[in-house]
Amino acid sequence: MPELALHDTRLGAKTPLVPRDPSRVGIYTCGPTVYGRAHVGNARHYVVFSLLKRFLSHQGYTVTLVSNLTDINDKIYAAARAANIPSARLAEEMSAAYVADTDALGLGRPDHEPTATGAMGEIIELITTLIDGGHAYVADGDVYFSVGSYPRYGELSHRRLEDMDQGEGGEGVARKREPADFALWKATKVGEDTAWDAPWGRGRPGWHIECSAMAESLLGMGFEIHGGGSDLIFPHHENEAAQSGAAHGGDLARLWVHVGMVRTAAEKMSKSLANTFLLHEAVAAHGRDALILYFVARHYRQPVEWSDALMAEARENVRRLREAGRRLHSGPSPDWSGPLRDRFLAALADDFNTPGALAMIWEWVREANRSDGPVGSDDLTEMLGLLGLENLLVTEPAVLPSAVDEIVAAREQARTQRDWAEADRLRAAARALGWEIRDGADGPHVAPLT
RNA sequence: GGCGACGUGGCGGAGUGGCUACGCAGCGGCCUGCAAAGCCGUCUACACCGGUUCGAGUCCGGUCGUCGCCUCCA
Repeated sequence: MPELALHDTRLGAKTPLVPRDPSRVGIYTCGPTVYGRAHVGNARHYVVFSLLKRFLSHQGYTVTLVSNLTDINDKIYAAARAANIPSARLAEEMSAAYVADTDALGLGRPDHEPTATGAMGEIIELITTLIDGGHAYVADGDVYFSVGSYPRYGELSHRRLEDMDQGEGGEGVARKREPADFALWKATKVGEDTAWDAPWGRGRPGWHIECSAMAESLLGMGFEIHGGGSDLIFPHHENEAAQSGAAHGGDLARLWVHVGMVRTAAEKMSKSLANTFLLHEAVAAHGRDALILYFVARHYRQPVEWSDALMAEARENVRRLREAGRRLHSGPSPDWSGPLRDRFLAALADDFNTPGALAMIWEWVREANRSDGPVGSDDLTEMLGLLGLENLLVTEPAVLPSAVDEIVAAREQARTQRDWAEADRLRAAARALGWEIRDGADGPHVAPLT
């Protein structure tokens, strides 16, 4: 398998991917809590890991991508109460909406999309293991993870317990032995309409334990890549790593990969800040092509600003790629393409540098555009496919409405008579119908306006 | 306060100790009846101050600024 490195949060450095089984890669990423529609920030995470899977598959790995949905959570209870519906129903509706919204990105689905409710047996089993091992304790029906029992706590997020603001508020403080201890299980409370039976009492799992349980059961300990948004590094991923590490020894995952935040007005986009731009709105406003290009045009770890100006630029780039696609024919690409393809793949292998890879596509397009005859599109199709944009080259044969056909014919008539005013008028008429007439040496070409 | 990351040309955005990133926008040109598309050329950069080096956006130290996390959050 080719060399491939990703930036690992724990080591703070680019780190080679060394799978347990040389031919297989397991990826677990933390998906959304389903109490509202997915926003653009959720979409970035989805796009990055979907495309990472594509690239790894392209490199010959058999990839299993797991992306969970958190369907038990305080926010869900609160939102359901506000909507006056059962929390389970809200979670189901929002899960379906999430699937529909991300389906619109056309990048396929993860191999598994587990939920907390679907993993209750594994969760209870893991908590039991932690209690038995002395890493967790029961307190009034709650179960807490004992951070002090796990010396490696803080290793992932590079923080020491004594450095942290310990705060004082928050539920469960009175029952915790140490302020940094966190809930594995929460005893059921009034206002919560779902609960499960467990050896230590009826209740529901804490946030972090579900991911440990699902990742372990679907991918096993020490799987290759654990991902998520950079806002999950602490406490979520730190706690996951601690739970699994304490229960079984060793590491939950080899590489921890974190995606930068989408921001608006230099502030993180998030549901709790109420500054979100919803994914389905973004797709409707700009198209999935522009949205994906917008994401791959920046490195996944960098924060990115969400703005109309940047989306307009992305749309222009989409237009340029489509335009280039019209000049190509399917078939092997010329000799000059090989080195560009190599550099494209090398960029992706180097910490999944999609903007570096995209630069190779632009060079490819320029080279193709300056070529005399039609150029074979195979390599470009392959490269765009790795960025989720292969559809840009699928130019459905333009079927001209007869009205446009007539306009073109009439305009040629006018042009032969050098009636430029009439010719311009007819071109404007075609444009009004959504078609652009471009005069070439070999006669007029008609292209749909994008 | 602690931890992590970042500061590149009008905008977006990669990268490497010495050689044009790339894209958008602008400007000039080619092509065109005029356009459009495309191509060619062009403008301009590496926050600030020191240090290492033959040579530093690229390494080291400091200053200033920005963001994320430390509480639910992709």
